[in-house]
Amino acid sequence: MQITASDFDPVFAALADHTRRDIVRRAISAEEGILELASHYPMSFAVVQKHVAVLERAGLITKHRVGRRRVVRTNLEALLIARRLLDQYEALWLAQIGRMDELIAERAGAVGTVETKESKR
Amino acid sequence: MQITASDFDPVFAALADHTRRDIVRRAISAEEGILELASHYPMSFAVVQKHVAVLERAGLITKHRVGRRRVVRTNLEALLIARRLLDQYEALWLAQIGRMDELIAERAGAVGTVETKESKR
DNA sequence: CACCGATACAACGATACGGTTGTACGAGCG
DNA sequence: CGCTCGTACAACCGTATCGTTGTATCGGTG
Repeated sequence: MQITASDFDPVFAALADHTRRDIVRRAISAEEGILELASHYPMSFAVVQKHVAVLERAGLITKHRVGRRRVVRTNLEALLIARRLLDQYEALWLAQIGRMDELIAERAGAVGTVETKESKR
Repeated sequence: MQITASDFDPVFAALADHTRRDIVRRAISAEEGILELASHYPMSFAVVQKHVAVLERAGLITKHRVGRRRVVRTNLEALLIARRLLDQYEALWLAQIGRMDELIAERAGAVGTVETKESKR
């Protein structure tokens, strides 16, 4: 399954806020309603509610009715999708290191032909 | 080196843009100046320059003089720092699953396909 | 049913962001 | 030495975001 590039935007944007990351962390192990969540932060209830909405739009959390509350639960899948992208970058990096090693190995053997076409403008 | 929570903000914020992620990807394997980078995107040079500045502030890339250009190179370390945070979340998740398994084992009877609705406080 | 606990949502202001164009500077090439 | 390539940076516009307060809604509990 291929994830389109633009899907990452809201996920990383959601993670780019300290408070929202903390909500994600809490919602992994706790079962808190929004009012309970808000009690942890020095901001109004409405702001926390908005942060939760951002996280929900990004797919990082889901809300579920429990009694009269709506408990917030983080969705690991979205976190893994983000991590997979970072893994891809790391793989690219390692592949690049591999290519560099090859180049060095080639030079060690044959000093003659230089294949690196560097455009010197 | 201690990483404070607020250090993640610029990293994730920088990764929250499609173009910037692509610059990161390119700068892993290529050695391009900003003008060359800009040629890949349907926006003005100045915007790409700003994107590069955002990435540089986040520590995701570095610039190095090569000839009259400044080539952009991605800094794997920053990517790994971001990934480590996601790993921590996953670890928390797994720990939580473990705790839930314990609970289910104690109850020994409920079918696990549905979410365990509990507590009405 | 009435009330209240918990959440949703709208309006508003300050600030940041993604994009534009235009100008200025520094350093190599000819 | 001068030109121009590559980059930096400022001013500006529209829109999104983070924060506020106030009001509406929905569902349980008494």
